[in-house]
Formats: sequence, structure tokens, C-alpha cells
Amino acid sequence: MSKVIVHIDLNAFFVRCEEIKDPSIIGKPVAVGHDGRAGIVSTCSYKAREYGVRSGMPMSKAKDLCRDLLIKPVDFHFYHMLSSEFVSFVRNYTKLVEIASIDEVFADFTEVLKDVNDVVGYFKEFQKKLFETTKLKCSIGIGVTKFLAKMGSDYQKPMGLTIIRKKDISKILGPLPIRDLFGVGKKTAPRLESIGIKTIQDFINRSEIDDEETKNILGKSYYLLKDWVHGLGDDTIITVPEDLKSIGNSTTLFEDTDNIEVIKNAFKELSKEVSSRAIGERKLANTIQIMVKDTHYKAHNKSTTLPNPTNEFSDIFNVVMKLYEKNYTVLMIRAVGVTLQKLIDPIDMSIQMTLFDYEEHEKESSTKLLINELNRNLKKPLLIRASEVKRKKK
DNA sequence: TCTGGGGTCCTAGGACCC
DNA sequence: TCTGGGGTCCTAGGACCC
Repeated sequence: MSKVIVHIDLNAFFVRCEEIKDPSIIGKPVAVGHDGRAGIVSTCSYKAREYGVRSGMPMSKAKDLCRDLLIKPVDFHFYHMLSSEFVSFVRNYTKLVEIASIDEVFADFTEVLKDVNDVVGYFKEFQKKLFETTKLKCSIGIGVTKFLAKMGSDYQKPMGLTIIRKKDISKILGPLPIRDLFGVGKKTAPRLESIGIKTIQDFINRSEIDDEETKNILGKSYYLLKDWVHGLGDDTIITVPEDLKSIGNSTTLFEDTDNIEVIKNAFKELSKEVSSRAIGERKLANTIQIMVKDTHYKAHNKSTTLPNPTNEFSDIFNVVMKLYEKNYTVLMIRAVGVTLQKLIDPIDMSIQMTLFDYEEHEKESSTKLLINELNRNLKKPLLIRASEVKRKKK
């Protein structure tokens, strides 16, 4: 039985937030993003788009294109607040809501729409109510899979509403350039174009004969994309957010440099930041990675896996500096980053160590002891720092 | 014109174990 | 003495998305 999956995408969300904060900028060319060295446009208003301003564009270029551009710094805290209001609003319709990013959700409306005849009217009303309640505008896509819903919400903006039925895939998506296919980016699109796949329809045709060239270019994602354009694929709404897999922080330096003191300072701040976030998220990292971007904008990574997982600033900073000093001291650097990877929960750590302890002692009643230990752990405060785990080990 | 920062996932080679 | 694959982990790089 096919589902009704809906993708709801907030239009020019960051700009809309700024307009809510200060309604006097409504209708004007606005760009949200940093205005310093290396600043880029994160989101821009529809008025700014008339001048050719686009997201991802260097802010300096955007200013050249539009003399009157109003530039607003990113205010994530405020955006997150409005994003939560948006999610709550959708949850009033269905509990089956998946947060895809700060400005988009997937939702399963199968049950909700059972007795609804006029689906278009229903979602027009939804858009109207969302605007009245939160002042936010959205585009809506509807389909039997997440892919079709997502492509639908992208099809028409702002305040768009597009239903993509299986039988209409070719009609609606077929004429679009291959670059518009979700998962095909700016590297893969030219490669596909070079073998004659210029539109999504070209890809549909080619996928029906399982063309080897196409398979080679796309690798594993070939089968995923093929399913998608045939109306198959994921229709499962994940209501519980998945565990974080990495915590990273990076920054572009004030100027390109090979000055070790400047770089050390930057790495110190980044290490502090990821450490405090990991502690806040109650995660320990098994692997620490540093990134340095050279003056040609090429990123280089080095990582190392630790004997004991950690989230402490001093541990992280030590490893970071070792990785830097071993590999990059002679390199002129534009940007640096620190990322914690292979994150685990401290409680998993203590389970592992508990098992280890029991192996050394007696094994017979280990199951019962383990259950007791787990129960004790669950009653403990959840915030466990690496140092406490280490102490326990002794 | 001059290119951010937050993530996830995939690929591929080498080490190591069986 | 010289040889096999399979599986897993580690590391580095890269594509993609928002």
C-alpha cells in the first residue's frame, strides 16, 4: 500500500527569519551571510535574486551585482527557534514527522488524508495557516516516496504545491536538467552530460537498459537513483533523530599564514569548541581529524584513532597539534578544522568495561551483575566526562 | 568573482587476521 | 618457499546536501 509522503520546505528561510525580526526589510534585496574575508551568501531574498544574487556566491560578488544589497549576519539561535515552531505546527497534523534540516521536514500524511477529497485545497489551507501562525512561507511536494516529495517541493517556489504521481514522473521531472536530480552535483552532472545524459528523462531512458557507462559514473548510487526515478525507494519517516556521527568546527583564518602561533591559536579555539559540544552531546570521540586548507583551496585531512576515547579539551588539542606538527608546518594555510569522529556514548563505554571486568573476575553470575550495573548506570547523571570513565577503569 | 561551515556517505588502498 | 581469498579496521580523499 503506497503512502502519502509530504516534503515541506521553508522558502528563503534565513531571510524570512530576518524579515520577521525586522519587517522594514520586506521586499528589499537581502542576503544572509558573513561579510568578511571569505564571506558567502547563505540565503538571499527573491528581490536580491532579480539582480542575479544566489546562495553560495561570494558576498563581494553579490555586492557588485546589487549595490543596495542589505547584508544580515547569520543568527542561528533565532532561526532554530522559528524552526522549532515550524516543526510543532506540522506535528499538529501528524506525529510522523522527520526533521531533514533546519528548514525542511518530511511527513507521512497517509492516515490524515484518508477522508480528504481535495488534497490540493487541503495543502493550500495548510500553507495559509502556517503563514498565519508562524509568518513562514513554504513549498510543498507530495509523492509516494521521499524522493518524489522532495523533488515536488523544489519544483515550484515560493509557496509552491506539486504532486508527483508515479505516472507523471516523466512529464514533470523528465524535462529538468540532470543537475536537478537530487544526488547529482556539480561534479557528476558534467560527466553524465558528456555521455549524452542532459535531462532527467535521458537518465530514465538510460537506466531502463542498465547502461554500463552510466553505472560506472554513478557507482553505488546508480541503483538508488534508478529506483527513485521509477517511483521506488525510501518512504519511511524517521521520527527519532539519529545519533550524531561527527562533531566538527572549522574556520577561515584572517589571512593565509604559516605562522605556527597563529595556527596553534586557531586549533586551540576549534578544539575547545568541539570539546564543549561533545560534552554537551554526551559523546566521546574515538578518532580525531584535522583539516587544513591550502592557498589553492584544497583541503587536506589527517586523522588518528585514540587508544581511549575522549571529549576533553586538553586531550583533543594535544592530538590536533601532533597531527599538525607532523604534517603541515611548512604549508601556507587558508583555513583549519577539527572534527571528532567515531562517536560513542559514555554509557556504552562503561558497558564494555563492565564486560571486561567480569571476564577477569567470575563469569558465572555475570549476566545478573551486568543487569545491576546497567540499572545503576541508568540512574546516574547522564553527563559523564572522559576523565570519570578513565577513573572508573582503575 | 573568488570561493563558508555544518554534516553524511562512498571509494579505495593497505594492514592485519584467519 | 611461495601462495589463496574473505573480512574488518584504519586512513585519506572526495562528492553531495543544506
